[in-house]
Amino acid sequence: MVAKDRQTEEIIFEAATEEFIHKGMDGARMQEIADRAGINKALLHYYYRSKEKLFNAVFEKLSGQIFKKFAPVLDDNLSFEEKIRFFYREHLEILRKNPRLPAFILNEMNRNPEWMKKLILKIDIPKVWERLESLHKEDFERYHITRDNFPQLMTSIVALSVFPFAARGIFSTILESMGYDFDDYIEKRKIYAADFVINALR
Amino acid sequence: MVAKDRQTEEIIFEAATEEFIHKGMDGARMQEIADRAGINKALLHYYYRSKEKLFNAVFEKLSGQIFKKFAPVLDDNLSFEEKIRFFYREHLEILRKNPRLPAFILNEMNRNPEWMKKLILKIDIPKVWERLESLHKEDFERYHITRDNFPQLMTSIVALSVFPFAARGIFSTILESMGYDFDDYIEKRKIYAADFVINALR
DNA sequence: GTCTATAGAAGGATAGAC
DNA sequence: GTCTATCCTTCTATAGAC
Repeated sequence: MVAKDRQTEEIIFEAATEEFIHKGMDGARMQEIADRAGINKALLHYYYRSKEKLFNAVFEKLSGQIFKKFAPVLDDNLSFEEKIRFFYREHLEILRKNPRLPAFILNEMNRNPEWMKKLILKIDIPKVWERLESLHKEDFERYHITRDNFPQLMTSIVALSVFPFAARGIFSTILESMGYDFDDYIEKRKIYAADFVINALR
Repeated sequence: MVAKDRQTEEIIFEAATEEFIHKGMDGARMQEIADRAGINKALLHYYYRSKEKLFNAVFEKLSGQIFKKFAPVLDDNLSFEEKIRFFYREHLEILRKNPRLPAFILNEMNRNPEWMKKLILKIDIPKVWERLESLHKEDFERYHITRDNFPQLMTSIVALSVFPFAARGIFSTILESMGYDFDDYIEKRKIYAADFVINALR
């Protein structure tokens, strides 16, 4: 029965992920999760004691997913330009496959700021700056990237890939009204955003 | 008593705005709105028949606020560069005064896509493109702005100002861990973002 | 482990007095 | 117009049979 247990737990987890990502913690309903999973409410509580705990499990998994993908940027021995191109290619692709992730994360972080603070502070941000600065000393000098304007640059880079998904409801409507398609737009954006940033820097 | 009525209705509206902007439609509580307004729940229903209607009133007002400010960009006889600088100066200032607005709007649009679609489609987007294209023919040629990459550019411009607020919970934590302040960051961003875009274009 | 049935709490809405 | 009291629905959570 161990195999069965595992399976049910996973089915519940996936159903919960769907529901939470669509409706958020406040809008999600245990009944709906049970329906999606093809079981009944009581079983949800058997595996995860409460809605809160179930939500936490889902959130932990999803938020991990989004941050994990930033790591290669610190390691690979690519030039700074190549890293920017690499970032948009990979990151936009992940988001294309999980288009609701950004809106979900931003939502829930808004709902529970304290809780998120802990998550962010696991990363030693000043260390990240030092590491990048030493890795790309010449590039940073050439592009006038300093400790002071580093946050401006980083938030700009992230904004260009994440925001279209956070505002997908608006943007895809606008794109369609001009006769374009959101997925095409994202595909082209892998190049456009990289060029945009690199041009902006020089 | 007319003056009193008006006053109460406004007090309720403001209390509701606070509550909805913090918790969203799903998370907001009528009791909490009543408490904030210093009245009781029954009175909420007297003025606004339901939570739904009260929310709609608030949302209509707030969403209007955000879109209204895009208008001058079409009219003023500034150069394209000047418009970009103007946009970031004005728009970031509005957002600085209403930092929760972006997250709120994005949230609720995610919750009710249909409803938002109607709002967006009031704007004749292809007309906006035509208008800007004819206003800035030489600039658009010089900067290689075409109908096809126009959405890429526009979404990028908006992303750079709106996203820091949408992700404020994350960004302000990161900034603080480096010893910087969110409001300073926004103040500098009025210039940084404008330079960023203008450099990116040429 | 999984189900049915139901407890128990919360929250939106309304009746009716003043 | 404003309040108190209460209804009614919805939702989370648990008890208990199988």
